[in-house]
Amino acid sequence: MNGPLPRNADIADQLDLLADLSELLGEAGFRVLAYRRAATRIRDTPSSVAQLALEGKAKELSGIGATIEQKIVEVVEDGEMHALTRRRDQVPGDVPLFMRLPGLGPKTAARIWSELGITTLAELRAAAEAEQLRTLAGLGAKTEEKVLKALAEGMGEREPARGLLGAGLPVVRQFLEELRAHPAADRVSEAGSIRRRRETFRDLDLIATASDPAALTAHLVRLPAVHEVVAHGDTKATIVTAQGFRVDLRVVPPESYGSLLQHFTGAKDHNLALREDAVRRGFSVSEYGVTVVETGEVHRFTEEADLYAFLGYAFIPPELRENGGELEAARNGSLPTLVGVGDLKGDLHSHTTWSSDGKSTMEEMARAAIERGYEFLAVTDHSHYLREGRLEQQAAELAALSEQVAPFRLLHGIEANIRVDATLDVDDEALAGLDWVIASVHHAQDRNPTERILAAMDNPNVDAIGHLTGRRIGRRTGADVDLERIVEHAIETGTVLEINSQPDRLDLRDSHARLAGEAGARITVSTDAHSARALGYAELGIGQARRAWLTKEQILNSRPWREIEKLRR
DNA sequence: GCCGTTTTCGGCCCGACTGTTTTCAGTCG
Repeated sequence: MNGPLPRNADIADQLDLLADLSELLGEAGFRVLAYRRAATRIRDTPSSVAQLALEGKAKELSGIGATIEQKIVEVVEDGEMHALTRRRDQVPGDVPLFMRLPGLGPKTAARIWSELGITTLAELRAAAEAEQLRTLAGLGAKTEEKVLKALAEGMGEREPARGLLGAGLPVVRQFLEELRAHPAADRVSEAGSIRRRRETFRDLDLIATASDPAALTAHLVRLPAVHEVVAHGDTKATIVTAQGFRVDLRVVPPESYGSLLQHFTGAKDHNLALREDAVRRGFSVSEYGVTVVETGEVHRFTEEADLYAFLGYAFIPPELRENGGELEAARNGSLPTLVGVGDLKGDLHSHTTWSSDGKSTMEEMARAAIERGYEFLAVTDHSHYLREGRLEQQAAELAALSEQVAPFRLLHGIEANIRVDATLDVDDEALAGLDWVIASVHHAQDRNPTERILAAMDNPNVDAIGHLTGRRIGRRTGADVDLERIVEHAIETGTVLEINSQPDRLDLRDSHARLAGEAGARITVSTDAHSARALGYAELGIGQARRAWLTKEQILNSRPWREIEKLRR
């Protein structure tokens, strides 16, 4: 076997497909569940699972045993899992896609295939139009209608799109404000993946209690931001906004608010693990309360914290609820105190109009940073725009402005480019005179990214590596870097790794940042702001940092500049 | 398939909704 190892995402995709195919073939449900759990675990693992499997250490990941480890080795050595190859031969191409359509699960999809001989999405559409699906017992006109509607919208052919956290959060806040303003509203909260600050979302979940639930759902569907009402009942409503975001509101009884908020915040795997653990200890947990199995006694919780406490856990911040070890830590008292957006003392990555894509002047950026309560701001324009004396001109402007804004500290920095040959596009002499130097890969990110980044770290003038993988969420996967070597070298050289807070970057991603933090690397939460307003993206980066279990002490720019200066290499 | 403060065997979350049904299986979150 030559060439690069398969990516974790590729292995996870194969296991998910194996799960789908196994389900269609009617295999044991718990094996299917195991494949899916393993796929999730592999996606969330920061280091190369292929490498771990070759070393016989993938088994140490929970949810992965000897059998699945062997399947991963097969992917490395033979390019595909044998179990997957066999099932691919048995199930015609489009049949797994049937399951993406609403109302069609594995059982129904399998019957459409085996009893009607339908194997493509085109045939499925034709059969629905010809009213042939209803010849199957249990299927009727409604099902045909839903299938046709979904096919017309392109479901089945592509994965449903996910929105960016940075786009969804302001929308959620707007709805929260408008719902809270209604007289019937009591408590209103965000829930779901947006509350966990996951980088993308499928829909925006809201939970509320109300003196008059029906009045609150009626209020929601009449708000100006509502483009389409999908469902509207007395306690539940679903709407779609003009930008295409789906918003779900559930109004719940106040005595179970804590349980329900916990349930609808998820993640699914967190709730599953919580409930399995509860079953082992004689409790049955549902969204309405906790039942003591032996006595049948039901405990209800108005507060989430009380629910966790009853089950013997410290309160688990939503960002940690991904079944990534948080339950164990909450039981033995080792949960970290997570960094908060208020802990930041400044921003170490920003752009001004000195970069042609910068929207705000240096002064506007400085004023915005002061407005946020910051003590410092590093101006780190792109090296490309600072040639032929412009770096010196910028230094002069910065010095003059610094006097006006003192004691606020304006730092002169740069974002240098790591070239394909691993050299930087700014000479060392110029770099040495600056307060803060970021080195970033901007071009040809797939050509030796790891070696280029390691080489940049060897330059003593480099303080930090910007947006490590160069990914653009939903558009570009990002470089397949050797994270462990990079983190190790960052620690050896004292180079800082950045969590870039741009909504479509969030790079380091959560799992990468967690590994970096556990290893002891220094991390910044920086915005890479190209406008004064974009300094507010810090909350997205903080969300990512919290998902990575990071504390204030681990985030370099939670310290005053004089301390950071001393820690500089 | 995985996993273990009762277990290396025998478990594996819980409830609501939907469509098609005379009592529920399948789907969904």
